[in-house]
Amino acid sequence: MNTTNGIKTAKDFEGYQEEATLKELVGKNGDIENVIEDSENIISSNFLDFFLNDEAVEQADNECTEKNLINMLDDICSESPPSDVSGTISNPEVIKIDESMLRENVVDKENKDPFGNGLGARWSYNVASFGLYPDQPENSAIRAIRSGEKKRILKAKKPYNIPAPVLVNPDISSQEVTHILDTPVSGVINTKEVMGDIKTWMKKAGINQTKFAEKVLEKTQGHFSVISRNPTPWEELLAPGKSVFVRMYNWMKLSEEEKNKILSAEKVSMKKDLQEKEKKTRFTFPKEQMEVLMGIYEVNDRPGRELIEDLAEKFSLSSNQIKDFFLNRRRRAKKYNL
DNA sequence: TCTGAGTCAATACT
DNA sequence: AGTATTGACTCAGA
Repeated sequence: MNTTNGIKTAKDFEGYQEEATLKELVGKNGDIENVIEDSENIISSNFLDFFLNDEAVEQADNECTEKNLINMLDDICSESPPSDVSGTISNPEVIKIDESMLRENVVDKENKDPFGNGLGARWSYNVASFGLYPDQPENSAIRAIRSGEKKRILKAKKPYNIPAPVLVNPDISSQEVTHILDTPVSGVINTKEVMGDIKTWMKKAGINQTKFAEKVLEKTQGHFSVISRNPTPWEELLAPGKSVFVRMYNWMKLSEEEKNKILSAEKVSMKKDLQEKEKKTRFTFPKEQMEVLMGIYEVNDRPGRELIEDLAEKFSLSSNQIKDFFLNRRRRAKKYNL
């Protein structure tokens, strides 16, 4: 699993990670394909049950109202752990599965791994241990939810260069470079094709993402990585998004010599080494919070103010953090068709 | 004031 | 070391 936020990548579906464990469980005569299929059914049906108790579902008849979700949140946050548990937590290397769960396609949702995350793969944000595992160690992130503990955001100082590139190569001025790369393109750019060309060229030229993104696009490596994975169609891009592809399109028109000039041009930071900026640490939702957020997202990807406030309070986070979660989630789910 | 798109930039993952 | 992920910030538009 290479993500914690439910965005699944190809590897999540390959089944490679849990295969060994499953094979051990079912034995060499077991049909691993069926086991995996069964387990996925278990997971998808029971996951939501946890978030919508039967009564609520009957009453609301699939209508997942904010009220229901808020009540559910209250239940979850006040629930004490049951005593009989066979599940285990997050480390995919040590997944344990109750074999009967797999064979009978039934889970005792009272006290068995209700998300089926014992299998690890279906929900990439791993095991749901919220209020379920009495053996949870004292320092479990569960406590962050129950006791309203807030994850501390530590700050540190670190030299920081503001990316304000200035080309100093005498042969080619920054204006010229900008002019060449930002020359508007008439018509439509095939973004996928351009990205494919760029990646091919990068490989051949031995240029990595960081260098290309910073020197040519004046963007960050991370951003390049994102847009390269699944290029947005030209018509759907806004002006800033288009300009990045214009640069790549124009880049491919340059001769290797011109490219090299630009790539080898030194960059100077405008504000020099005076820069010392606070380095933030990136907050990460504890997995239990992620479970709840994703559970809610599954039934309501657009929570209203009340739910958001409620979540923020229970998680001891700001409502902006909750809002951002759903915002980013919706956007990325749409982007990657999840 | 709320959203989505574009990004940044820390940091998780390979 | 290079790439992917993702919380949060910025800007426009409604």
